Amino acid sequence: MQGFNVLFPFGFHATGEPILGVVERLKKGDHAQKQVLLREGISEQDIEKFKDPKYIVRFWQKRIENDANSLGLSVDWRRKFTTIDPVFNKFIEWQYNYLRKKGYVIQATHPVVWCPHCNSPTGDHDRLSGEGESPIEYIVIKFKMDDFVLPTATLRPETVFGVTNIWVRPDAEYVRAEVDGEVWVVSESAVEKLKDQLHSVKVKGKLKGSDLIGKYAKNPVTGNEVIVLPATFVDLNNATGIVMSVPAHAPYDWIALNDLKSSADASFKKYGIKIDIKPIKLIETPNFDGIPAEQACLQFSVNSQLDKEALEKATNEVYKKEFHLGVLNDLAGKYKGMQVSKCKKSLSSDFKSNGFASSIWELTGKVVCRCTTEAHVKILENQWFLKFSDPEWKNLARKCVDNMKFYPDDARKQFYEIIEWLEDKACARKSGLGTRLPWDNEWIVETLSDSVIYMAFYTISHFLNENNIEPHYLKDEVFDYVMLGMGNADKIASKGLNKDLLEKMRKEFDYWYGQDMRSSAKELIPNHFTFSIFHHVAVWPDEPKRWPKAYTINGMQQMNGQKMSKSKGNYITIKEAIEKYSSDAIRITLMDSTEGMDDPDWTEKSTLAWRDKLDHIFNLVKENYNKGIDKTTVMDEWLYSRLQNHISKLTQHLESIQNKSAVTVLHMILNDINWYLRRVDKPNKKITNYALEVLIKCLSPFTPFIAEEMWSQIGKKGFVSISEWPKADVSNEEIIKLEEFVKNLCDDLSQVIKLAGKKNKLYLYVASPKEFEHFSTAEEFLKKQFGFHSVSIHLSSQAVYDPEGKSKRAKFGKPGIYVE
RNA sequence: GCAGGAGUCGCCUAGCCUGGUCAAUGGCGCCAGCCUUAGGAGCUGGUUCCUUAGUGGAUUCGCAGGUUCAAAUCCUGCCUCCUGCACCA
Repeated sequence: MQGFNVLFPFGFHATGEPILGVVERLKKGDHAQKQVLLREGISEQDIEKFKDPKYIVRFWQKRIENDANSLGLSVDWRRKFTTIDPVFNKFIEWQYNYLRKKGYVIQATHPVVWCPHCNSPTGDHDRLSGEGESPIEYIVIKFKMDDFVLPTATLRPETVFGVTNIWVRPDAEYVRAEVDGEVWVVSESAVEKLKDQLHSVKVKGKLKGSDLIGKYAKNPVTGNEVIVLPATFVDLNNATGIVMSVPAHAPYDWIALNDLKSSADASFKKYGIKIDIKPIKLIETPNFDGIPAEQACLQFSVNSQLDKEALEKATNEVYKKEFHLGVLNDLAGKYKGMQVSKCKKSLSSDFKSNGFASSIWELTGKVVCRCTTEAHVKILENQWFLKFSDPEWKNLARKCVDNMKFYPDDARKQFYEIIEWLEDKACARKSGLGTRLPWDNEWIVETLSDSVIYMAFYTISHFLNENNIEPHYLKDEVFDYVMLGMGNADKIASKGLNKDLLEKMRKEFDYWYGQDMRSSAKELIPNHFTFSIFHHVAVWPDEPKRWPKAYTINGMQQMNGQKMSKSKGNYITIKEAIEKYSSDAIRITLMDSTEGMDDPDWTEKSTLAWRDKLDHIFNLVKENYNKGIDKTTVMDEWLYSRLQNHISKLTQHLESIQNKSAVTVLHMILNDINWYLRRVDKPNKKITNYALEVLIKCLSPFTPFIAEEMWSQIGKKGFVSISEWPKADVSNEEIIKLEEFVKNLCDDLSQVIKLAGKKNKLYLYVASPKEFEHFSTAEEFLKKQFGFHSVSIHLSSQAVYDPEGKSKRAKFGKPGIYVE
């Protein structure tokens, strides 16, 4: 309507596991899955066809297309495609070959939460329990004994300088195993973990924890010999099942030692060892003047190692304080004087490179896979990653954000933040639908990674569709040419893709790309939205005009104050909603619900109210168009002026995606037209028609169907949706002001009448000739409105009849009022 | 826990960046009146409290403080809610 060519395409993302999941569940005869399809109106017979993933894609594609059309979206369907179309796969292959050439796709080794039964990573949503738990690295300090190593696992390697002893579970069975060429003693459960974490592990034999007690092991860092002691708190399922004891800084160790000293552990007596161990303090923290672990145990009333809850709290307290505020003391050798938070990393890697330490990955909490198997951490080798950690790449992404517009702009901060913390991201999986990595066929490009520059594909997809281009003609050089302007069309042209078509595609791409606006929900900010920025700047680093220009970000649609969810049943399909309320009513209700990133709430009540209101507008147009007379009054100019202001506001709101504010302006247009019709004796035909036409045009983006109907009813040719958008003209602010006075007068009058009762005569005393002139135009209106027999207006300075001296109250904009 | 956002007069929302013109925008709902002697339609007014011939005043913008002549708007702390936290779409 503003004269721009607009490309509004629509495609279908089918990549990933969900579709295959449906197929698999149907094949297994899953009842719930069948019910979902039945509720969608699919017949029992047709459900059979859903065992073919391609059919599922086609089915929903059709359904969604129909929905989009019913909603009145003006989509260019010639360009549609799905992400499992072979031609699209060629595009993704090009994208990834290209990114790899640039060094943005790398191979790396990475810990993941792993289900040994399913033989695959266990994502958050794939878990029976343990949502949010993630891999964490324990440093394994290798304490040496005569013929084997005691690998103690710790999250606080810096405390190795204060180790006084080692803990094992006396009642437990441990195994002796050859790990990376050394003999380790570890818990049985550690064996599988180590195997999955790139260690070579060969089990040699077993031994009881009690066999180790009383023996000495050498601290590889300090060279001190420390004794092995029994403790019940040691968790065999955690890490190696062997723990180093730092009683000064670990409440668990401190209390366990205490338990032993007080001989609370009766079973210990049989070893006949004398405990003469003093905590060794190696971290100085302002909060703790004595032994930190002891202080924390007192503070949280820890009485024995059985007080798990209190111990957790105490441990947390010490860990946090010491991590942030603690400084290592003289005992820490070269790390003396360093803050714990600062030296932790370098200290760990030093220990590893010196051969003092290794590591084992654990989960931050128990995770159970949907298949009911307990998961552990596996280090996956040679996975393909997008190198989002690359500082140059991050810089380009920041530059893109600098130049973008965000609606609302609050989101911008978040984008910078995400770019900051984003690390390398796995971009391929071994299962699901999608595009195979061209250089490594086992891997399929993961779903968030094939949906980031696909918008560029829209610029040429209709050519591919219309000409039935076979995928094998879409070599990388073709996309290099079309998307990047590289190479020579003569040379690239082939039997299946001639030069003419190549040039057309390049031209079309060049004309349309980059995208002016992308719109989606706020939960996509940390992934899709940001990834899309990264990919654009990577593919077109020297062409900022191809980068995303604006993002519109909305909240999550709520329904009647609640999140829509299938399980709760509080959802409605687009099809159902349109049938029940009409497309227009739904559209304008959604536009009216909220703007910005808050969650908009859709209610049936407001939809019905809007439906009635649209009916009313329809009648208003029908009853008033072409009905006025030719005589003009000052009110014509008033209405014209008001409309100019509304047009300019409405346009501004729409341009900055403030839809709710825009709807508010619609209300105002409507109110003003109503006021005008009431205020004037006979409406002027020209201005009334103009106002109604403006109303229809302004309504058109919100409610296209009824707008087109009204447009045709008033005898216009063609579509209102492609008619010219009204342009705001100059407005007469003085008249607007003066008429505002009349409205205020009406308010005052109704007050006065309420208090004084109904009267027959009205006297007004106005302060200026301008007002006198304008109020005079309202005489008939005031009579009609309030039932006065006579209305007389005087300049306050020339009041001829003024029994209560009301003329003195006259102010500019506020006449003195006397009724009798 | 970390990061970002939000809490406004029955409900939903505007305003907050750039303090005063804010008892605070618009809609919905509700109440009264009008019209129509069919209306769930439409129109007009009201919708924190007190007071009043159109006025004046009191108390309000999550809670508690602070800055200022002046705060919904700025600052501090707290509470509550939303979103995301990665191999998942």
